[in-house]
Amino acid sequence: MLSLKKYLTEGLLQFTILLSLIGVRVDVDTYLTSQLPPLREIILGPSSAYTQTQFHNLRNTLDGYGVHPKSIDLDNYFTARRLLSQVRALDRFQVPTTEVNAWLVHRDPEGSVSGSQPSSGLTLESSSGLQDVTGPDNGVRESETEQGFSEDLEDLGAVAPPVSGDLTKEDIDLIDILWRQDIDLGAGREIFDYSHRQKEQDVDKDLQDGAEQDDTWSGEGAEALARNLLVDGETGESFPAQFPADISSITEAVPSESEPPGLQNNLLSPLLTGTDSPFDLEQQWQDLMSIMEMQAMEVNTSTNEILYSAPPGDPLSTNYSLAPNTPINQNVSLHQASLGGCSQDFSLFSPEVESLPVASSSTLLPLVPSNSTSLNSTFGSTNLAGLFFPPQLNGTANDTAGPELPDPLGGLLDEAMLDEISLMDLAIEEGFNPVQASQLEEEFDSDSGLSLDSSHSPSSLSSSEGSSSSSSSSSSSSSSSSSSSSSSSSSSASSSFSEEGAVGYSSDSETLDLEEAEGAVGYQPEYSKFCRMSYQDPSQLSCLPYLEHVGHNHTYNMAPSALDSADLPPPGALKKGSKEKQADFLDKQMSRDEHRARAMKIPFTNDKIINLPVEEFNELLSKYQLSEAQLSLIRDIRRRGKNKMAAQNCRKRKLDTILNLERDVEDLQRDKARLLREKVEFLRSLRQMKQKVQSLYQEVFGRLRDENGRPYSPSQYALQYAGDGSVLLIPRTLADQQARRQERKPKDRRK
DNA sequence: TCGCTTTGTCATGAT
DNA sequence: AAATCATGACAAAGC
Repeated sequence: MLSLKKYLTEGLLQFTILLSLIGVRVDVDTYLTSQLPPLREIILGPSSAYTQTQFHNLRNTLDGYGVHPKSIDLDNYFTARRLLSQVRALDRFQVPTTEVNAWLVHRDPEGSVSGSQPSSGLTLESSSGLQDVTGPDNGVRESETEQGFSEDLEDLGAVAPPVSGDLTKEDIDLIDILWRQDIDLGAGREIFDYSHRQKEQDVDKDLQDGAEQDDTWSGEGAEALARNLLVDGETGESFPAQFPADISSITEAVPSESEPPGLQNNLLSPLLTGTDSPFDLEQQWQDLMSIMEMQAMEVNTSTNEILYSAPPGDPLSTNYSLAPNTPINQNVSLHQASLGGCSQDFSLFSPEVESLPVASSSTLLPLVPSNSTSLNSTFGSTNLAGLFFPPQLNGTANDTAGPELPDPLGGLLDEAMLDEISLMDLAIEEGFNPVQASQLEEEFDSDSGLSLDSSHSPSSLSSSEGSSSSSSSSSSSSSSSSSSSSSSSSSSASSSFSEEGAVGYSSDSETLDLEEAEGAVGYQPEYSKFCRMSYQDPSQLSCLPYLEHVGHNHTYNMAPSALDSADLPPPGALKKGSKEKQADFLDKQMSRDEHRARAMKIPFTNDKIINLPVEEFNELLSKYQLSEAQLSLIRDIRRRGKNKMAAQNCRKRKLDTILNLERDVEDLQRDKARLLREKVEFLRSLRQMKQKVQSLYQEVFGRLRDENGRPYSPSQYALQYAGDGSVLLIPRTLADQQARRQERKPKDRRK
């Protein structure tokens, strides 16, 4: 796999790119087995839904989909895998081997289009034109000569009305500015995105190569070359349009291909372009808007009229009569197509039917129900005619146009889009940036140990113990790191500690011994401030970890020695009067209880009083002959000391709780953003599939011939998916009826 | 001086 | 039951 990938990426890929540069499109994916990931993904990485997990580094992974070594996000990883599998599953119904894409053939030889297509003879068959066509989004607009055609292409993507080929650079810039403004206003329209598409074109071409190749119709692809597609700029619906391209060569090769363009439209989604980045909110928004517009316009009669309106010559009418002499297309297994009144039971691609003519046409094999299950699950028994051949088509054929057929996909998308709109709006309102979300994601993935790291506790413990500046025993080793934060904390921190050795809460025996020897009592209430100061600093949460474990060791107190070293003047400067000053400082530093203890001449430190276990504490008391007042004070000191620590712990817990809640909120926001991205991706995939189904429908329908070898009129017949995966050719009237039924069902359900 | 934050303390209830 | 812990409330201190 690795070798193959390497080969692909370094060999075929380069070759493909090279060919693309000279205008020749090669469908490399076609030569790859389905087991291999789409070339597009190999080259450009997985779809945007997965890129967030940093799968770009595919070469480092076994199968091309691995986990980024530096940001292992299993959740996203598996999510990405799941999504990938889902998307691929959805793709299965698509015809992997065939797709009629011959747009390049139609290109005006003059076409300066990106310098490609040196000659119309590209004939490199179907593959040649695929990419360009497939990428309506791609900005094929560059060439003026091609403009007429490029419009069509772009319209395919429901992108936007074609931009005038006469646009000057200023115009383009202006359009771009206006477009951006619209984007800012929430009116994402690709309409104005001229320059943008130009930029993306190259990339999109490559992407589409990979994406479309699965869909290309092998061999037969040339048929589509003769077709000219127009897509409504807003709806994204493709529609046939006559164009003057010279398709003689194609028609010769495939006589039946001279059919009207209307039947076989290349409906590749503009979204197929793999350039879409999950973080490209703008692009997503554009896609969203395009989908919305497409959905909205699918019901738009006027659009359909335009789409299917035919010139006086009525291509449609001629479409089905153009090839009277053309032999029945053997590729289409419509042996029963002559059944004008065929019921639903009639299945074009039912298993039994498949065994017959279908076998002869490899191009139709992909439609075999084996893959149709997924399609059925999505479309159900859908009247494809309603989907792809709006009633207006009938009008063009001078037939009475029936009521508009509901678009199951449209309905599906409608709901999804509504949700999406709301979600996107919400996301936008909240100013939530997917990029930021991903960043947060990384951050939180890495700082999960916020309150778990207790490694600091020991050091802080020792540091807090060394409260006495003069005492060389315990405080000398106080961490220097704490000095930086503590030195600047408070004025009180600058106070020096006298030899009396006021100590903070500590159970350290060493310190206790020292204190006992010196008769020093009390603790440093100010210590906690230092820790808190840094603790409050979001960027310095290092203090937090051991705060969790404050428990009985009170390590949150910063090392007083650190303060000493930072604030105390050089030893030599304190020679005279230093002791007095230190004594003053000490008095100030001592807590009330310490003062009381000293006043009462308590023979041991407050630290011991507070921190010793009950048994030891009682034992200690028993060693001394203490008065009631002393005992009472000692008990109060112990009580207050413990309560003090408890209060500190309580406050820390509160703060931790708040922080955790804050993190949870951010996590939820991150998940929300991720889900939004996924949804956008699914919608995008859905639109792609819809368009592909549409193209397939048109392809199949266009090949159908009755017993006389004549094509069926789309105004009279329609293809319909049956529940079992088969495809039926039924009269339009019947299809309309069924469409109405289906239209009612969802409504009933909602009720 | 006022407002805010931090900290210590008390009271109370829970463990 | 005593000791300890947790926490709300209050006030003092500091900024």
